[in-house]
Amino acid sequence: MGIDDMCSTGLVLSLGLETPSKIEAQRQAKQGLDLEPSLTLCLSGANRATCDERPPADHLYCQASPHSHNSLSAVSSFSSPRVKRERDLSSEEAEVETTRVSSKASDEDDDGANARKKLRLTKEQSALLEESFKQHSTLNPKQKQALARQLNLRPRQVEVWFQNRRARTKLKQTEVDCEILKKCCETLTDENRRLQKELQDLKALKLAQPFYMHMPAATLTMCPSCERIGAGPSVDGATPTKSPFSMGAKSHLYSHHFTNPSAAC
DNA sequence: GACGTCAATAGGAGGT
DNA sequence: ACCTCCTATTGACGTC
Repeated sequence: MGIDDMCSTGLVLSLGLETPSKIEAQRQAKQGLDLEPSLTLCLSGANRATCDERPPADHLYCQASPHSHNSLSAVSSFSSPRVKRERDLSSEEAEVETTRVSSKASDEDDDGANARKKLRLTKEQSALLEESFKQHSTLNPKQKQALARQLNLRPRQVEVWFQNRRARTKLKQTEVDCEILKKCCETLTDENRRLQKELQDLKALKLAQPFYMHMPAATLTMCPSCERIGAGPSVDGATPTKSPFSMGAKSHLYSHHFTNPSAAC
């Protein structure tokens, strides 16, 4: 029984994981609320290990490392001509200077100013950013500036860190939701399989015993001890019909109705 | 060398 | 027009 079969039963898989609109998500984020991420069931990446909380084990580079400089030089060389980026750079120039360690500027720029080197945040910087993220998943400009000063980073770097952090959080939550949905799907599949089997049994029973199955359900009774079926009490109070047959299969569908043993017992 | 991580970029959407 | 945010992607770097 596959997914198609499930679909044909009209079953609907719903966990009630409402996806907030983008605007709503942003609003919630601004309010510092935990927001439900949009739920995208993508099995291809479902098993990707989550690394969100993993503390970087390789903080070998501090802000004063040569890589820091290279990252910054890359920013200027890779920046688009967009107004915003230019504004960012111009307004952050002072902080660029504070972050930049230019001792190796010349020798590494020689072979290509476009080379983008990777900046590694220090443990202290990461810890402070994490702490701040716990309080607010988004930052207003003042908070961003203050945090950047505190971390000796450019505001743009703080902003990027928060963006990436939100993305990782969302990815992690999506993976969790995916696992929940998979479990739910398995449960529903099992339930559907069981119900299909029960339906088949009932159909087989109907073919074998058309007499009983054609009678209104309310008129049938089955003795809970011997499982013999008999018609319910007649309207005129006559003795219920004794049955020569017995139910071949127990079904919980009937179990609620046979409270009275048949007269056959 | 494949792979994972993550800082950074690009581009689009929506709000003001 | 400009801003912030999201998403996809890139590229450097570390690890196995």
